Amino acid sequence: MVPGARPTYAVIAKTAGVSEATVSRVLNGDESVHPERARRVQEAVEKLGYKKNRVASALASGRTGLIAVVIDDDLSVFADPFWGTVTSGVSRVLQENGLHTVLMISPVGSLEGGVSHYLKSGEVDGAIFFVLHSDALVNDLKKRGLPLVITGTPHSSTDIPFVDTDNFGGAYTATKHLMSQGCKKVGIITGDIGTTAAKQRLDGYLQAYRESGHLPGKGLICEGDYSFESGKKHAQALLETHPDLDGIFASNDLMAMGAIAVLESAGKSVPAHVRVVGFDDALIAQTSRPALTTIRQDVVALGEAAATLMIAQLNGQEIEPKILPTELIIRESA
Amino acid sequence: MVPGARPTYAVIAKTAGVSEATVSRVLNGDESVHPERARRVQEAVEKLGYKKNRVASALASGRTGLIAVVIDDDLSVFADPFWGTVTSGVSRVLQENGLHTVLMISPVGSLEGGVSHYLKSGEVDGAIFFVLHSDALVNDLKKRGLPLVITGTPHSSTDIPFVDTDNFGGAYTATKHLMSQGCKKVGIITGDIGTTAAKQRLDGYLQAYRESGHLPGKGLICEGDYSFESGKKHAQALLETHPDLDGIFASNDLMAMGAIAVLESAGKSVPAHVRVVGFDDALIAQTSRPALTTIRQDVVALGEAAATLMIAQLNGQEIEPKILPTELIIRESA
DNA sequence: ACTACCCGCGAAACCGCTTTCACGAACCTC
DNA sequence: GAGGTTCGTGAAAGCGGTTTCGCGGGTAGT
Repeated sequence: MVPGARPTYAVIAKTAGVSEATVSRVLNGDESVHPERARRVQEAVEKLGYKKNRVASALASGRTGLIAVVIDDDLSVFADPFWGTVTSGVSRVLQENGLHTVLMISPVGSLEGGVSHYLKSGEVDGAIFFVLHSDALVNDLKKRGLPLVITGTPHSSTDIPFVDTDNFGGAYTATKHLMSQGCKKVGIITGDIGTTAAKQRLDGYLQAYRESGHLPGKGLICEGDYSFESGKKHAQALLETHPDLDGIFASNDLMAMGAIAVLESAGKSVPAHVRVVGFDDALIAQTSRPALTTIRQDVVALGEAAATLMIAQLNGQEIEPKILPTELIIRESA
Repeated sequence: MVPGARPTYAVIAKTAGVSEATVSRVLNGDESVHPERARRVQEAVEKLGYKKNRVASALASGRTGLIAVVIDDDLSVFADPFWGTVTSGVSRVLQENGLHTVLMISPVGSLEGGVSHYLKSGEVDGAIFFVLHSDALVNDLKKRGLPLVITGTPHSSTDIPFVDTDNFGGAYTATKHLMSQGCKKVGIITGDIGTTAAKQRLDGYLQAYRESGHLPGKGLICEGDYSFESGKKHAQALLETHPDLDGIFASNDLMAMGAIAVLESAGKSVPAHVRVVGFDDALIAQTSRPALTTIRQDVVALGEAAATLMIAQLNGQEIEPKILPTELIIRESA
């Protein structure tokens, strides 16, 4: 045997004085092997520093030990620490379970190309989707029996398991908080309304408004796109149409900061004249001046939950969608 | 044949009327096959929608088509969009070359565990390292012949190819800029000095100082750790020891923002009293008030360069380290 | 016309692990 | 004690490609 070469079952089997089949059984936790022989195999493994060749194992068993993390959007990853953070949560949990994370970043709309092929070709054991712009591919994959988890709420109602933050509840709490601070006229700057999260946050805002006995006047609802610039733009518009505006709920922290920038340069002090609440509790929420009151979502936990759901699914367990709670973080802006 | 099952070489070979060996040759671009038969194979592939099974291919050829991206630090990914952005650059380039990205996030110090095993076991064709805290593992892997690329400059001098931003040049430019604006007493808040990038940025600062004919007084050099809090802490210290301080170069934007927060609450206006320059041109540099003057590094390009170096290496090409240029972005803070 | 090559191609071994199947021994059951 | 189980085990057949090896025929050289 060449010195550098890694040992195979053949060597382990010979050293332990058993057959390769038995080695396989021991290494895969088959209980039916006699303890004594199992011990001998373990010893041989130790002694030779054996490590299973996952590729060969994958070919024979059909399980690759690889889970794809599919991001249907390059931009979000570039601009936003959010998905990186989710991914690290996913990766940690998968790694603890002997699985590996294959990253697939696919520009919007090009999902049908190589990525789709790869997923369909059985070279991953499952796929976790981030930022889904359409349910078409996942429904197709679902039909083919690939274990799937969606991060965020799907557009249509499918029976594909998903994990999400309680967007509705968070937005509701944020709006209620503003009102409890005395705000009478609260505007909202929504996220990209093509995403379900943005819709849910809008719904939470509306619900809080309804419960207050009023309805948000027309023009209080602005459709942003999660960017700093859109926060600025819509805050400007709100100021012009509603001089008596005294609260803004922005669907993420970045837009909240854009809004604050505009407010302050228009001579409106935050929170004295206008109170502002964001969403996410991103890093910038803490470093902003005034520090941003916001709705915290536990992003790492989101990733961990997605991975956990995937693992449960691989184990054939029953699973159901998981909605993670949010928390109101009160700082200076409201 | 079961309807859902994917075709194999056997089917392609039969349909095209050639042997499996020929199918393999055609699919791997072997020129020696007669054009006519090659065409027949191509047609069969088209007709049957054949997709090569990468696992089987990997087992037989020893090439998995997988490149590991190893992050020797969970925290950086959690807190900082930087690595997510680099990763997306890596991933894009790899994907274009038919390779896939396997993410391995490993808490500092635990690199010797599962991750190390995985890398040594030949289940990836190469590895790209981010945030290296020690050169031990990479040197070991290098010896075993695994193609490697390091993002950032290694600690010791190895012949492992790396890509990095021009930290020295960027810091030099930043400091020069402050001086050209009339700053006489410029402090620096460095990053974690255990990282080579932080050291190089300090060197750039020192070089600029030397060229000005002065030397930075003792106490002007503060060792931070890239966090917002450390920016605050060291700015505070600088103010106390040097009331006549008129410039700060912070080794990243986050610390620069911490410094600005402290300066302004101490009644020092930025840039009127103290000018501040950061490093990175992160998102927060644009949204900060005053907007941050900083050194931009092209983070996506860094990832792309790393992947490109990896691919060149896999192709057996000669490669050498690549240093990416930086750019001074002048905004309001200096 | 005869040996020497070269070229295109198929047969078959091989990559290293998983899993089915069947066999012998031990254990029951009536 | 015959027939039926159960249990642990090894032989061997895959999994789906890649690659070596050698064959047959065509070309070239003399």
